[in-house]
Amino acid sequence: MSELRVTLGGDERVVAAGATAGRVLDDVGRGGPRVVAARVNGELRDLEYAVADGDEIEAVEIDSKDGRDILRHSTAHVMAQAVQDIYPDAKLGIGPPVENGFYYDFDVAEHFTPDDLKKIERRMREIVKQGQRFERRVVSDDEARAELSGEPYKLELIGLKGGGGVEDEESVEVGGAELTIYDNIDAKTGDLCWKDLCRGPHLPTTRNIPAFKLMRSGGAYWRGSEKNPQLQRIYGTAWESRDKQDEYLKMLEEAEKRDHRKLGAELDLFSFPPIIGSGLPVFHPKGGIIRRELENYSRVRHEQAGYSFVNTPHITKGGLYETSGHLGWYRDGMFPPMELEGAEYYLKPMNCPMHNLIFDARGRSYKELPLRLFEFGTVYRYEKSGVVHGLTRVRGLTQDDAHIYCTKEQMQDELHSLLKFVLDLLRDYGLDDFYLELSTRDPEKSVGSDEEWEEATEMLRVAAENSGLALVPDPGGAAFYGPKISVQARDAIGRTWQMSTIQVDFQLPRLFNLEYQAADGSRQRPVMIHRALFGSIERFFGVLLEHYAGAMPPWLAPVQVVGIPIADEHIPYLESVAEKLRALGVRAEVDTSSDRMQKKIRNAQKQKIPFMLLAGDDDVAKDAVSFRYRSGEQNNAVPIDQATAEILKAITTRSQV
RNA sequence: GCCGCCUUAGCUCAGUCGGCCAGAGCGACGCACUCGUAAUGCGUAGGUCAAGGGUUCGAUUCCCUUAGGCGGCUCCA
Repeated sequence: MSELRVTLGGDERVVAAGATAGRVLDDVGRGGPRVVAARVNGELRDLEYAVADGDEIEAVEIDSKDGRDILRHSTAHVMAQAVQDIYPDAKLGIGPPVENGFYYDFDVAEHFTPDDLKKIERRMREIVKQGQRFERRVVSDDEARAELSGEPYKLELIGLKGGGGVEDEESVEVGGAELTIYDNIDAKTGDLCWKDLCRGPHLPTTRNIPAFKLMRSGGAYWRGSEKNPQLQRIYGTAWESRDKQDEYLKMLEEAEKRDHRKLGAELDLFSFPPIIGSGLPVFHPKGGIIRRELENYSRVRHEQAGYSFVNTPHITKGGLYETSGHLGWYRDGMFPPMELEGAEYYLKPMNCPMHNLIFDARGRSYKELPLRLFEFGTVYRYEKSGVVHGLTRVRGLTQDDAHIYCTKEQMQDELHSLLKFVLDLLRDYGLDDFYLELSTRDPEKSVGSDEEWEEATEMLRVAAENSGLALVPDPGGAAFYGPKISVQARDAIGRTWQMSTIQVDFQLPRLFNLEYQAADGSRQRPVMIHRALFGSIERFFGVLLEHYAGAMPPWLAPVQVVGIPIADEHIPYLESVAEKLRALGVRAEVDTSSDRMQKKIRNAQKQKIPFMLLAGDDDVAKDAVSFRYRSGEQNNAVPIDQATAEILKAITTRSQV
């Protein structure tokens, strides 16, 4: 006897065979989660897909990753239909789901304005209300070409089918084994309202879209290449419920509030004077304190971990980067050279070649390895004008850069302890939610032999797996000289940032002809590991600011304690308290302005100062202070000794996890 | 770099469909107030309306160029 097995929400049930997945799932899932598609024998299908006895059917629920993709992709179709209703001349690009939403590209004469988006959104709501059915239809190449003859971009995609070179985003249209077209059918009249080349699957009807919103528009190159014409892209978001969407929109609002560019100005930390130039920040005194604390702690930890500190110049003759190969690969990313005494001098875009010269300054023994050279190295990169962004993408930056020279035998251990060191240190700065990415070779942009790459990649993989963290592959993402692991951290509101990178390099030691003398007297080539924890201090600074929404942990806060007198007569008392705290290394100030006490509290809150110490007659009489924390909590009349101990403890505690 | 949008006081923003002295709030400064947990009151200063060029009797307003910013794309050693 044959049977049909259906899984839904982890439960497996055996049911009588039905004609379509849709009907079977409807029986199983009645009253339960909303099922939007089926996975039949592991393959995503529309609900209508016919199933056979013996098939395994897994319900795809709307709040799953696949479910949301289907919802969003369906919403993208609705948007494209709306756009073509309003702009009949618009040609379709592609319209895949993306994280948190979807987009669709259009070739249109005019650019979309915010008002246009509103118009399109209104039309979309009509289509949703209409409840058009998504109907799948298999077509031959020729049929597809005939039906989509007015869509040049779709025709190009049809031509790519089977020929390879189809990108991820494009595969939602032509990634299946056969070409399919989805028709949107008016449920009442049966009229064809719209159609699109698409792999599917889709929601049963447009009415199954619970919540969506168009977000913004912008230019985007066709098929992601700057050599191609630009299309107009519209981004939208779509969710399985109104609540989920509101939650997402609220997160975006929160992200905007904690934008480091905004906080940098509000908290007087740094600025970008236009007269200096794009992407070149200056740090103000308060930003300088945070930066110094970040660096100081890093320095101490690196010293403990056996790093040697070096310093190298900011400019160099071009020969250095010819030797390293960087001039060949990245000339466009470097500031143009200046001519001096018949030589071309470049601003330093990276530190590694200079560190190699330090390694090579004298004969090296195997006894010195691993040799770990560390530098807060300031480098200059000529980032394209359109990519400069706050502190996270600048043209002048300081890397916490180190290069580790070791033997091949030492490398695995070194990678293992290095990764642990990196993660421990990131945790001390308050980040604790990580995963790793393993970037592997791009054959067109790399040097070195297959064996070397494989060996290096394998060692990184082992080190990554030993960490116990999730490992995500990033094929082709490596630098030209070797594979890398990058540590991705999730911040307080769930966004991920690329933090540290660890790269293995067999190439530069060869290009610089680096050698050490082994125990047997032979000359051997060391392996090189590049690693930066902060990446750039500027970027790390920005990420931490956003992570903490400006409320830096006490050890990093520019002002740790502010004294707030109830009345002016209490200023001398608080000054003496602050003086004692300063003597103990606390960054303490007293607000002696003519503002009222309430206003001083407001100001201190806005500056996100961790500890406000209030003092009035009661406190003075008891030789005490009253705490107000930036959370708003209070603790009144705390004896001075106790208050001091509490503050000292807080400012010496790193965010240990 | 490409597409689009933006730039008015230290900050956030009004305003001028091309026309007499360009406004507000916050901030800064001054004076008064001396106050118990997120904005005391009054007053003063502060702007070649991003820069340069053009159109015009007249430009902060319209056009062009440049710089800087924002949102995308591409890029990120």
